[in-house]
Amino acid sequence: MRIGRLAERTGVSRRLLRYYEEQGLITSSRALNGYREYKESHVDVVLQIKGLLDAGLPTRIIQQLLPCLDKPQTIYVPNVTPEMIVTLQHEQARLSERIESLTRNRDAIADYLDTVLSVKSANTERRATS
Amino acid sequence: MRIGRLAERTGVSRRLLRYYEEQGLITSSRALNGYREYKESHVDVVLQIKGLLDAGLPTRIIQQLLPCLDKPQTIYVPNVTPEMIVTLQHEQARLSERIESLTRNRDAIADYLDTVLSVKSANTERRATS
DNA sequence: CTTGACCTTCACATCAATGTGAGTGTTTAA
DNA sequence: TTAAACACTCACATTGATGTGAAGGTCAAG
Repeated sequence: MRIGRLAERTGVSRRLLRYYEEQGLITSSRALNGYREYKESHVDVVLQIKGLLDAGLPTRIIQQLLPCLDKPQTIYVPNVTPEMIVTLQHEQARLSERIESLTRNRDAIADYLDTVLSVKSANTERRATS
Repeated sequence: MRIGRLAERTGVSRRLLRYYEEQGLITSSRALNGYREYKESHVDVVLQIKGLLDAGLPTRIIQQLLPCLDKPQTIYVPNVTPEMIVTLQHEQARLSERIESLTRNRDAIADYLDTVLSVKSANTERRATS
């Protein structure tokens, strides 16, 4: 698969795919003519990257994360440094905080919408029965 | 309260507080000498802004959100346009997506850490009993 | 009255994530 | 065989969230 197709299937621009590669998030093999060649599995990886970026993680963290999130997970974990574990634990905590904050705010919006919409429908009913 | 104190109490730099004001996220009154003056309630607002920004929302969305998230909520909702409602519903959906993505990834990290740590402890035990 | 700790504005710097376009080569299909 | 569509690299532009520093005003304490 070439870059255009991958872009099409992931909704990530060619430019960004090259950027991700530059940032070490994905790799590609090259055809004889120099064109990037991707495998089917790249689709999922790119979607995952997209999700993480969209969730607000910077590329340098994603870069550390990716090898760990890769399924199928090798049970035999070779080169995991203690610093890496600390980093992951730290990032896990940050994710939890983020999730909490987002959830709080989403719920607040939900409450607000509930209120607004119920008032609106009450008005509609009042108009209908007047 | 002046800007330095607010910065200190929220963990948000003076520079950013001014930036938030410039972006219309907060307001301040001015003392005779031109210094910004904040009320106690600004602490919570700033923390909320910080949370939303940290969650990846851009200031222009936060600006729309803030009046709605404001507690105590006026039950009497005056100037809420249909577009506003649509924006909020849209943003609510985006928040949910984000939350989902973050949760998925956090759990993946958790799984990974579990695996790694259990292998590590198994090794430790093995060493201890050999 | 001076020094230090505040505050002001203004402006330039940076970093990450993107867009855009130029200049050039390659593949595909009419 | 030529045009359209795609690829390549390189490079400059932009936007958003920040940092940093300059040049200057205010104020409290020694």
